Amino acid sequence: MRIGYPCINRSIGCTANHTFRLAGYSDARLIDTVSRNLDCLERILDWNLKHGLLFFRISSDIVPFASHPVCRFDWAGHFANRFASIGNFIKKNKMRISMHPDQFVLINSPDEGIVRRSISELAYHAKALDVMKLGQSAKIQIHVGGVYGEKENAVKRFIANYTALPPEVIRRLVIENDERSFSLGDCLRISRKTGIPVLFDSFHHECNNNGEHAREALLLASETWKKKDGILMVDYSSQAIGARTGKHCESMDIRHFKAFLEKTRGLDFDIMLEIKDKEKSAKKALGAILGPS
DNA sequence: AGTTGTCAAGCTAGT
DNA sequence: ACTAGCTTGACAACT
Repeated sequence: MRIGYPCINRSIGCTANHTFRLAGYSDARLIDTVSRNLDCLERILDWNLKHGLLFFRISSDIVPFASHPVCRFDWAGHFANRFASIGNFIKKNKMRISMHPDQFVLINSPDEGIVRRSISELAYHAKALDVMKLGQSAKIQIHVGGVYGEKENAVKRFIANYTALPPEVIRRLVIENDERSFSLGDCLRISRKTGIPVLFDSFHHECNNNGEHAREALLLASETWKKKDGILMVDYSSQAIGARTGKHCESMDIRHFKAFLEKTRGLDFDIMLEIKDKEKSAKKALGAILGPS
């Protein structure tokens, strides 16, 4: 089991998700920004290794505007050596990597333009992982998408559009159960028809489920991951107290986390802590796993 | 230097 | 009708 956190480290004073305004786009600006992002990504991964955190989600902003028509620059070629060097570090230290395209990526939209832009964005994510020369266990996670008032048709569109995706995207794409529209059960049905692995989000499952207990749910999701996909990825969080349902907590509720570990004892998976204070909670989680409980 | 409005892209539920 | 929330606020203009 590897422990990780998404995108940002608040301890080391740099971030790997610098961007800029579209209106100010230039190749020079892009090169400068990506260069800074890669510098910081190296520092974050180095910090993570020293702290025993071997799972990390790389920000979608690592190459800003990469899928936008304005960007015709060959960033993958220009930075090939740097990406490969980071990839080597990841592989050498047996780290796990994920990426999570943002909410605008919807391959089941009835709007063809949205689908087209989503595919471009997915292709960019796949290319970033490819140019790092990472294996198929480095994943790109998305939600199934919108319901559009007709859930079954929304699922059918997902399956049809998924099947037509380029192979370099298919080999990395996984779906994640969400907190209101597509439950774990919905994702598993889609997986049976497509073979797509299902990433288990424990918090979303608490909000939206079909009665499966955590252990059972986790086992069902695990079965959708083939050997070449690596072990199951899990997103973990818990409800922010007093906030509306679905809001992630600011800091880890260690009792809730220990209860989750207890329920899933003996199962192997990599766990991503979607908690606002990032590496701080990841270290607490590591303590809970390694230390006496 | 610090503050604040804005930024490529969408959907849903709550108010 | 509007907004918070979503994997993550950061940028840049203005005071």
